[in-house]
Amino acid sequence: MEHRIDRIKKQLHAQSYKLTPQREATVRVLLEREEDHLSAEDVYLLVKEKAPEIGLATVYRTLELLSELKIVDKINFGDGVSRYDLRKEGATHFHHHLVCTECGSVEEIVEDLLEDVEKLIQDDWGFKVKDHRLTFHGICRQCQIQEAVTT
Amino acid sequence: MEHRIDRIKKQLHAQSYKLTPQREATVRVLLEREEDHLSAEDVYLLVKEKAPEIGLATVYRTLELLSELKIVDKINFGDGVSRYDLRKEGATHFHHHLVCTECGSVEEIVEDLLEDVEKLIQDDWGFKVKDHRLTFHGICRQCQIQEAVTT
DNA sequence: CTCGGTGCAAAGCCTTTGCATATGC
DNA sequence: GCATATGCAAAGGCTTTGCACCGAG
Repeated sequence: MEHRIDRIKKQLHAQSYKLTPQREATVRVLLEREEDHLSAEDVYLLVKEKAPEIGLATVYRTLELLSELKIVDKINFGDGVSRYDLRKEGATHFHHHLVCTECGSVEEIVEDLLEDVEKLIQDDWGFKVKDHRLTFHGICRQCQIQEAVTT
Repeated sequence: MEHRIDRIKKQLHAQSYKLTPQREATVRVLLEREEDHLSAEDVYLLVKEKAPEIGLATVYRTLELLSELKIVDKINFGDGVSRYDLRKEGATHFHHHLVCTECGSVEEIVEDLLEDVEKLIQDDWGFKVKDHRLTFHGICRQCQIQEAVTT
């Protein structure tokens, strides 16, 4: 974990930004809750536990900054709230998501899966792909089991 | 076009909703601008041209309704505005988008492309896919040409 | 007459911004 | 000391809601 903080610190310094205590606290929360897809408000509340004096605006500004530096990805599942997701170390692509329409759970898929499709897009549409967002909506394994039991 | 209006009328009636003049005007705008990705405000302004008395709230309510009935898809390209896109007739899947980060243009891809990937998701993750959202971010053909010229 | 639909304005959210203060180099 | 970063509160932008009125069956 310290290693990753260090890396981020360097990334910030490279653009002459500072890793202030508030920013570090925010990054730590993101690291601890890497599997989740926290909203700005979620992050704020969690950071507040360790650094009660932090303001919501700072969290927004920090998340915006991290987003610009491609350290986190800003995603939107259509519920009107932005969520922030730490990029996997060394990942060139954004990972995909499985959103369950029954229980709202979000699963991550790290595998690329889109290599062939991207090649097609480049070749057939002449569109130079830089990044992508792929989300599947459906019913997760758990809810399928539930359904089978209840029915 | 009248044919499609009729179909939508039936879909509404089937759920005991009415195709009021306001709703019809809204649907007509969506049909006329099928290639675009209009925001609620865009739709509102266009509808207002033919039916000046309409209110923005009604447009929102209509779009919400059409969205629930799966007649339109609500999408979000991350700019904080919802956009509304008519489903292609008989389409079971949402189509994909190529968003150019240079000029902001949005191209549509009707081809499925994800059959194999969806099969994998079902088989390997046990997730029953109902729908998907796929957006590529990158540089469109036009902007690539521009770049080549300017450089 | 009844109930869904509409228009308007007000309220609600999430997010951004202005500004004075505090902090790090 | 100076520029950057922060906190707070206010402002902003998009969307939803409350409420009285309207209109079709």
